[in-house]
Formats: sequence, structure tokens, C-alpha cells
Amino acid sequence: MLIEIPDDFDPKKIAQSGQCFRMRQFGKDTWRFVTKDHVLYLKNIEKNQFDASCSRAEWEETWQPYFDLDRCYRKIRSSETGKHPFADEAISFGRGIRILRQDPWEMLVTFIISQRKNIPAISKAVEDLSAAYGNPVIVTERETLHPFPAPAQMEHASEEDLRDLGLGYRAPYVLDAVRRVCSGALDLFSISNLEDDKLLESLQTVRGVGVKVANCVSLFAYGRCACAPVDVWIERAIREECDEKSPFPLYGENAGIIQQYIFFYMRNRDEERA
DNA sequence: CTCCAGGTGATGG
DNA sequence: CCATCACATGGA
Repeated sequence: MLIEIPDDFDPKKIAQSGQCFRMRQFGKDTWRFVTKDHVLYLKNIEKNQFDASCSRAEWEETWQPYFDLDRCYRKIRSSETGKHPFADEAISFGRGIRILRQDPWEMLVTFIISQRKNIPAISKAVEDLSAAYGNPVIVTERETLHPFPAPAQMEHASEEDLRDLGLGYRAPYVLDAVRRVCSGALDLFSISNLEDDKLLESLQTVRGVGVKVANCVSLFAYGRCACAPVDVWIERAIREECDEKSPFPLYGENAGIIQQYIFFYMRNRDEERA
């Protein structure tokens, strides 16, 4: 099915922006996305035109919100440029990035796992966890893959089971998330109605979830674009490029989006000539 | 061998 | 409140 995306949309940059860990490239111009039990193959036909492997209904119900297509990133780049010189560089460099609206449970577990791991290691851990607990398998024309496991599917996992998957000291953290969500102590749907600060606070009731992980879940799952996660790369940017002063207060409701441009810029700006 | 990776919790001041 | 430190694992 033919899809037009007139706004910013660069799959390669989105894949390299450290927000989704199950995105893969197939051949030169096709990208695979996974959310819940949906898989999408998106082939870039020409500028702004894509062939999507799903129905119109699935596109509108699942993928349009997933790609945050109701938000105009071109307009945001335009309105936020001119406030900070380094952010301006990052915004220009990262044109094409979007903030994906991903599954809250998957983001919670993924970013618990992410601490003190590099991005390839996070990706591997997410795949291993899915292979171990995610059912039923999804069969497409191209491949067979496992969905990210639902909380109930991990309910009887032991700490040792999770350590065997390479989660290390994060294993009890993941188990605490499983226990809280399965018991209803943490309702990932209900908290979507909370204000940003209360949402962050609720997420941090899980062991192993601190300020940074809570901000990642808020931004990448709940679409809270005022939330700007500060990790080692952003700390480095503030220290070395922003004269020790966080630029994010300048951007209010778009701080999280600017954060994502800066994160991508810090990690990729030296790879220009390749 | 050492160092580091999208951090957090515990501890001590 | 802020500064240290331990924490598992794998790759460079």
C-alpha cells in the first residue's frame, strides 16, 4: 500500500537515535518495525513515498500514531531554531528524526535493561527476552519473529532465568516491574492520564527506574515531549558544548525532541564522511 | 589487561 | 542536598 509522508521522516536516523531497538534494515531501502504483535515493512520508493506492508486500517490505527504523524516536526525545527547555537547545529543535522510512540511496557523494561549497556547490547537483550518469553510467534513473508513479551508471559520467570539471558544485576529490577504490573500496583494505562511529574513519579516506584529511565519511558512511550532524558551523552554535550548549562529549559514542551536531536548529533556527527 | 556502555540504589557527609 | 561506590556483562 502506498503511503505519503510529507513531513520529516528518515528511517535510518530514527534507527540510530537510540529510542527503538527492534528496528532493522532489509536490503537498501526497506525497514522493519515491530510494536506489540504488529510488524511493518516500509520500503522507500522515492522522496516522501513509501510502500507499506499493511492495510489502510492498520496504518491508521497502529502505525500513524506509532510514527507520531500528527505532529509536524518540520514546524518544530523551524520554531525552535535560533535559541541556542549548539542545539541549532543538532536540529539541522538530525532533520528526519521523529519521536516514536512505543508500547509503555516494552519501553519500561527496555530502558531498565539499558543502564550501563551500549545500544547493540540493549538490542540483543531485547531480542533474547522476546525469543524467550514472547508468544505467539509472528510469521511474515520475510521472517518469523517473537513479539516483546507481555507482563503475564514473564510472570513465572525467576531471577536466575533472567540472569541467564545476560541481564546481570538488572534481573531483579525487571522482576519487580513484572510483579508490580501483574499485581496492578502499577497500571501503565491509567498513569497515561497523569501530569508529567506524577507520571515520572509513578514510573520511579519500580526498582531500577530512576530519573533517566522514567524520562525515557515518558518520552518514548507516552509522548511526553517536555521530558528530556539526560544520559552520559547529553551530560557530555552540556559539559563540552553548552558551557555547563542545560539548554532544555529553552524548549519547554519540545525539550524531549531537542534532546533527541542532540543525542543523535553527539553520536553521529563525526561519521559524516563515510 | 583496562575501560566503557542511553544508571540506580545505598551509604556517608 | 551532593559525592562516591558497587553492580554483571560483553566488546574494543
